[in-house]
Parts: sequence; C-alpha cells; structure tokens
Amino acid sequence: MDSTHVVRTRFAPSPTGSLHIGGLRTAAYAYALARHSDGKFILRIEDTDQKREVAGSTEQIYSTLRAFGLDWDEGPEVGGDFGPYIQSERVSLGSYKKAAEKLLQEGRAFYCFCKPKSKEEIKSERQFKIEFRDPCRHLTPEEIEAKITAGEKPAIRLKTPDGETISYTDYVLGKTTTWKTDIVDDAMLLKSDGFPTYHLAVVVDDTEMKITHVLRGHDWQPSTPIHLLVYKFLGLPVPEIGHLTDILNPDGKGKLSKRNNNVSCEQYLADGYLPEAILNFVLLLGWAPKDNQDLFTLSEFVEKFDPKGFQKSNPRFDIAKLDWLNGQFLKRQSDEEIFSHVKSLFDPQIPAEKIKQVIPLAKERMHRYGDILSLTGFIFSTPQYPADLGINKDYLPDIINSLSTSDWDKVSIETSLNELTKAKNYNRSDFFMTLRLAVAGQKVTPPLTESMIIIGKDEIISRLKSLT
RNA sequence: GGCCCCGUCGUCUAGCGGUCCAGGACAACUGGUUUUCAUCCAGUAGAUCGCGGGUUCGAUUCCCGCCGGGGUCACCA
Repeated sequence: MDSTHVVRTRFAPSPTGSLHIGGLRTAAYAYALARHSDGKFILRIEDTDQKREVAGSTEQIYSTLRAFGLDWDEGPEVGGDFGPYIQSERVSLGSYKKAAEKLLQEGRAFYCFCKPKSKEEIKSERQFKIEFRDPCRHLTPEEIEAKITAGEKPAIRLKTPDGETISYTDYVLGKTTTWKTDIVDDAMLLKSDGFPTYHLAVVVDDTEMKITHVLRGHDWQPSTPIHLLVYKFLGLPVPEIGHLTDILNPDGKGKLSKRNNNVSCEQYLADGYLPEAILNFVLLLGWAPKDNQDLFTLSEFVEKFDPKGFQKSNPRFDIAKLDWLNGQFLKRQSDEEIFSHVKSLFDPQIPAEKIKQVIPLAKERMHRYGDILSLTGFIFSTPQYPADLGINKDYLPDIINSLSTSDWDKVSIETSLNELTKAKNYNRSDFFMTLRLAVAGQKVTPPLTESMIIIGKDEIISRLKSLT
C-alpha cells in the first residue's frame, strides 16, 4: 500500500478528569477506522488550558484506554515520529506561533488586546452573539506598537473575511455544509499567554502529525468553519472531518450529563462491568453494522468497521443493554478469570478455595462481577432474613426431618426432598421456594442443592430451626 | 434568537423507489427446560416509518415546508 495513503486517526482528549464514556466511544471509532485499514491510531493530549487540567488525569486516561485494549501506535509513553504528543510540550516547537505569525503577515489574522471574559461574565451575560467582528481588527500599526511597548500582551485572532463561503463534506454525516463567513467569528487563535487555542492547535497538530481522518464530537461542528478557514489561509490540505453523534440522557433531554448518570469509564469498570461489554455497548451507540450484529470483540469490530455504519441521529444512553452484554461476556470467561476479578470483593477471611467452589454456581446468574456477592453471600454467613420473608412455615418441620436423616450429597438430598413432596403432595414450586428462602433469605440464588452442600448440614438444619 | 445537525417499535437499529400491511437485538409479556429463582430455548405483543405538501405508475426511501429533538454562539476543549 502506498504509504502516503495510510489512514492516520487520533484521539485527543483533554486531561480534565476521568475518561468520559463518550470519549471512549470516540477513541474506539478512531481506533477501528485506523486499524481496519492497517493505519495508525495516535493519542494526543490536549492540555493547552493549564487552568482546567486535573492532576493525574493523563495517567488515568492512559491506563483506562489500555484497559479497553485501545493501544495507540504513536503517542505519549510509546513515542512516534511526530512527537511530542502532549500539546503543551509542543509549544516550544514554535509551530503554533509560526502559523499565527504567517497569518498575521498575510493579513489573515490580527493582534487583539481585548480583556478576556471571565467565566462569570460569560455566564451572566448569556447574550447571543450578534457581532462577529472584533474591534481590534481595525487597530493601526502605530496603535498596536504603542500598546505592546506599554506592556500589553497581545493575543492573535483570525481575520475572518466577509462575503465569502466555506464548506466541507462531513465524513460521518456524509453531507456537505456551507457557511457564510459573515457569521463566522474572528476566532481566537493564539492566547496572550502564548498558548494556542483549540482552533489553531488542531489544525497545526493534525497537519504535523499527518492525520488523515478527524473524528470528534458533534459539539465541534459549529466551529468547523473556523478550522476550515485556518487550513485555507495556511495553505494546508484539509483532512476528512467527521462529527459523531452526541449521546443523550436516557430521557432524551439534553446531552449525556454526569448530573444523573455515571459517565466515567473508570466508574463502570469499578462497578464490575467488563471492559469488553462497556466498549461493545458504546460502540452500538452511534454505529451499526449492516447485518445488525450486536456482540463484538474489539478485533471483530475492527474487522467489520465501516464508516457507512455511522449513525446520524443522537442515541439515548439506555443502560439496559449493557447489563445483557455484560452477562454475555461474563459467561464466556473461565472460572479462573472470574476468580481473579472477584476475589478482592470478598471478605479476606473467606478462603480462596471456597470462593472458587462457588463461582461455577453463580456464573450463569451474574450480570456483573459484584453480583456474586449478593448471589452467594448466604453461603458464607447466615443471611439477614427480611421481616416479611413470606414463607410457608408448615413445610419446615418436614424439611428438617427429611434433611436430618439424609446423607449430604446431591442425589440423597434431592431424593429425600422429592419423596417428601410426593408423600405429602406438596406444591413443588411453593415448597422449593420456601426452602430457598429459608436457606438463603432471598429468591434468586445459585442452584439450591449445591449451595446447601457447601454450607453444610448442621448449618442448614440450624437455619431451618431458627425459622420455625 | 442566529447558525448547524437530526427525526423508523419503549431503547439501539436494518432498510439506500416496488423484495416492507417494515426485519433484528435489548427491555416487556407468555410458554417450555430448570425439583424452585436466574440462565437457556420457543413464542407474543410493540412503528398509521414526526406532520403536510409535492416528484413518480409507485414512496420509509427523492424534494420543499412545518413541527419536534439536539448542538453551538469563551484568550475551554
């Protein structure tokens, strides 16, 4: 394959906290798009806003991405030919400044001395923009000179032309959008602290890193004309740009927010969801294969990936399918794998052998790792019986009687209980549910006989007696 | 409000002018397996394809309008 046609995609998160579930999706799509055609997937950290940076979040992003199997071919920790891959470290490269100065010289940008708005001001004003042109664009060279000698630090803005149009065809939407430049802002490119804004940095970095396909959130779509203008004025080729759908809150009202939802990948992992399941779940939120396959491993996804499958309308974040997916992946894990994930959840007093004994019993009923605790808790200690246990106590004396005289193996126990229900003509469903509740204090449990065997005859008898 | 995007079962979606009185998955419900619950299996129900106009012999599929939803309008990304 011609090396100039290698697909190069990137995931470019800001280190402002834990990896967002939507970020995971973006990363997965970029990963699949690249790997599907033997291209490269690049990780770039966009940390040009020092104020918002959260300590430790870059490392967290690395480990979380890796937990999902999304390894990057170039980026922090692994290197590559186009580093550094952390934006703040790229400032010293001088490319941002050089680009801004080029635009300045060619009359495509101008110095701006306006006072930046504080977050509070933005909030309180809440005024909609009606003026797209910044007053500083009319400053004379003399005025600029004077301000700079007076010690004012200038920022650099894009001098957006009037009366023109700019357009692109969206890689995800498959649709061409055209903007009149009159309503495109004189966007900030280089801040007065010398750091680039996103608008400048993406263009410069994506170009230098030879990115061929840009996949990003839909919220970036409105600022695309700015980027297009920068590409144009810098004389740079425009990569494919695609805007992914926004994931909506479960009620469909608004973009997925952490207000009422868990949006942190780390948290889902901590809650006992498998990375495979989480990934599979978000994959299907915004992309679908022609044949509607819904169970994917990462490599299957890469193999079947097709940009035509990108969805155009915003999906709701409805967790229901995640639980199902998680159960599916859980069932495919070996008992040993499950053990390695759940052992730390148990009371350290409980011997590993006992935990291993219980895993095959609980496995099929688990939707998440943590379920094993509620499923098997009654095996390790006497359950807390709810006040309204709702059992038919009439059965108890017979059960105690029958079990007391039974040998303590599967066949014996089942035979004696079976004979009992037959002899007394008991309603089997009712009878066994009573026994289940008496033994476990809950309705959903691993197979009863096996559980009773592990618990032991004496303990079972004593539990039954305590309820009479 | 300006600009931009989107609109098929409750949810995720297939569908790219006739093969669709619209298919699949999850959820729901029913039955079977399980001595019971869960799992598993089978089945049932669920969408006048947002609405109204066109174009066409024929529109879920193409065009326009409306309505509805979402996004965005910082020296944040």
